[in-house]
Amino acid sequence: MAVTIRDVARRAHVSVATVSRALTSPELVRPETRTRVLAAATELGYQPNRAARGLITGKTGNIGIVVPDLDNPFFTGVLKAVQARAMQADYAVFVADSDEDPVAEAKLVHAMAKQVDGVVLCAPGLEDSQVREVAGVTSLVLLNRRLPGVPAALMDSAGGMHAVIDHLVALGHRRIAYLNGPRTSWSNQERRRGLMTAVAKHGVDLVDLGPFAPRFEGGLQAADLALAAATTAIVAYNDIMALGVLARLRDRGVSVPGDVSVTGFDDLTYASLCSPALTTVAMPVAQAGRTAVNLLLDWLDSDHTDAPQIMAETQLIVRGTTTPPKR
Amino acid sequence: MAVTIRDVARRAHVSVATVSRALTSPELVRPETRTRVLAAATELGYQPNRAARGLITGKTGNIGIVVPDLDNPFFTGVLKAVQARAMQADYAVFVADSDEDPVAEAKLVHAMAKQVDGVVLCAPGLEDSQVREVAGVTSLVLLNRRLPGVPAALMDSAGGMHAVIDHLVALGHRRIAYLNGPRTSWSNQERRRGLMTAVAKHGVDLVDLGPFAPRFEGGLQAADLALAAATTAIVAYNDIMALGVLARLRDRGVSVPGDVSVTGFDDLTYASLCSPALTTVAMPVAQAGRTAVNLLLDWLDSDHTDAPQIMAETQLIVRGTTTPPKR
DNA sequence: TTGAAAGCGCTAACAT
DNA sequence: ATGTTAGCGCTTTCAA
Repeated sequence: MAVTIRDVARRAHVSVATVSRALTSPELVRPETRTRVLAAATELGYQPNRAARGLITGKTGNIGIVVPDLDNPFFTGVLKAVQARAMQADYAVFVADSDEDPVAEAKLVHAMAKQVDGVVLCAPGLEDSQVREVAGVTSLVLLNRRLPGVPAALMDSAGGMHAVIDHLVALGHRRIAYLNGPRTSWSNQERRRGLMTAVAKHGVDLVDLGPFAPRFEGGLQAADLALAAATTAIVAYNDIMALGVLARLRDRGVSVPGDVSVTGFDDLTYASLCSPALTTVAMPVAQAGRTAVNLLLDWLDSDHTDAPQIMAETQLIVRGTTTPPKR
Repeated sequence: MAVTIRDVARRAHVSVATVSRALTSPELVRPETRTRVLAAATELGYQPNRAARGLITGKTGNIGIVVPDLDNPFFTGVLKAVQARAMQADYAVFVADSDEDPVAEAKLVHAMAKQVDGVVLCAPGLEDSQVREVAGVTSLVLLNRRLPGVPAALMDSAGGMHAVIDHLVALGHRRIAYLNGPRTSWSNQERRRGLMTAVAKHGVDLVDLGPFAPRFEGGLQAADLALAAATTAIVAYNDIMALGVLARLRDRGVSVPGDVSVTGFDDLTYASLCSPALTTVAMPVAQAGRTAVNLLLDWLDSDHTDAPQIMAETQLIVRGTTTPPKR
């Protein structure tokens, strides 16, 4: 077995209680004693057993994160930031992948509950009521989902989509197609909301297509429909769909941005690597991830009266797939 | 506080020991009693406290995984499989990101050690001796790294690279450039090993360039050098570099695959989405991830006499960037 | 400022 | 087949 607090106590010629105090409440022990204890601890390579500590303090020093898909760079971006911020705060992180299954999401949170102080639930597909239920079993912070009473780290996709339309309109586009992602997803609803506001403001024509699968194939399928609608610009739900659109357009001999402008959403790595490079909206995944952890940590020692929802700004990245329409 | 084993015991009119047995060793308790206990447990929504259990059994029911970069789809692919397989076996998983820092790798494993039954260490940058040291603190399984005495899940990159050369030679290429990744990385060494074997076998000319940064920019830089060397094919260390090569070649008006063939390695999503689609080698990340967990679980109840190293096969994916050379 | 002792939730002897 | 009891490693009263 590993080295325990008792080994340290023996070596430092003090009681286990003193060792414990030296480690967790330094002010309660004489500096001299403290140094002796610390020395003994490092000499033995002592690492407190967090499970044992948690048993008594009721805090585990762990947080959990549940994501819909670990193959999606959007969520791993969040994960990376969550893990980094958590480590900084001396928390370890559990991950779980729900595989886009709402039922699994709830199950996973339940399973984690006993081992963590709280969990970050990313873009859940759960109904509001189920999210509430889950928020009852452990401290919850939502990412990209809004629910009164539950803290949330949000990204302003509506604003990003608004910027996309502003951009296209400024270029002179007057008839624009939007390729919807999954109707029920919060992301699509938000993006659509920003779109609608902007479209109404500018008084331009919107051709609302879909929903399509938020994948390359969805883009392939959508491209032909958008073309048939004779719009000068195509706004895709996300980058992957946009890449599908680009591919199909190329196959049909339609030039981008010559004949039609195309935009994506997310700013995945390869949006900048394809040619022409894709005009898109960058999501502040890292910032949102950090914020989520901060919210969780704050929530843990708050009286739970107000649940903040913090919005991180998106950013329009103008690249090569948008120009003024031909006239 | 949550519901404990005592609450269940009281409700089922038995002792805590019986509850414990009913849950963990059903055969030791009368079926009738067992049902009563189980009923009480579900009614109360009882979930055993794993930390408390671990304190006495010495097993945590957790495993850890340490990766160099959570933004790299290669590692998140592994992670996804690891988490899926672990969950299946009723293990929860801790993740940590070392940010490509060998020192951090070692630290992270140490930090996790107390909370896990073992850890999967992915493609560590650590020296052999340091990996050994780390293997002493907890049960370790290596991914894409070979070290006698330590179980490992490997991917046959050497074989994959060999297949690349076979393919190019079959097309008629006789003078090939290899763009090295980081010299010290196990991956580059393995890929290079396969390359050398194949090159020697076929007796073709190899122009060995680099090392380059395994990024898009590295590819941009490498492209000009490869062109100057007048080879008919360019074999990149990985897909991202290959995409950089493609971009630079296009800028210089060099046609792919017309003027020169290009191959990547890894089969990232966008390798199939760019145009022409990239000929590359698919890494069996999911399989290796599952294998790593299996090895770890086996290792935990083995006598540690033999440490298996299991190799998963890579696969050459022929797409649009390779054709016979111009003559 | 320090030590002795109780106990967190659970399992594993040891009894019965 | 079931109950009693002693810890697992740690923190936290309570006393000294």
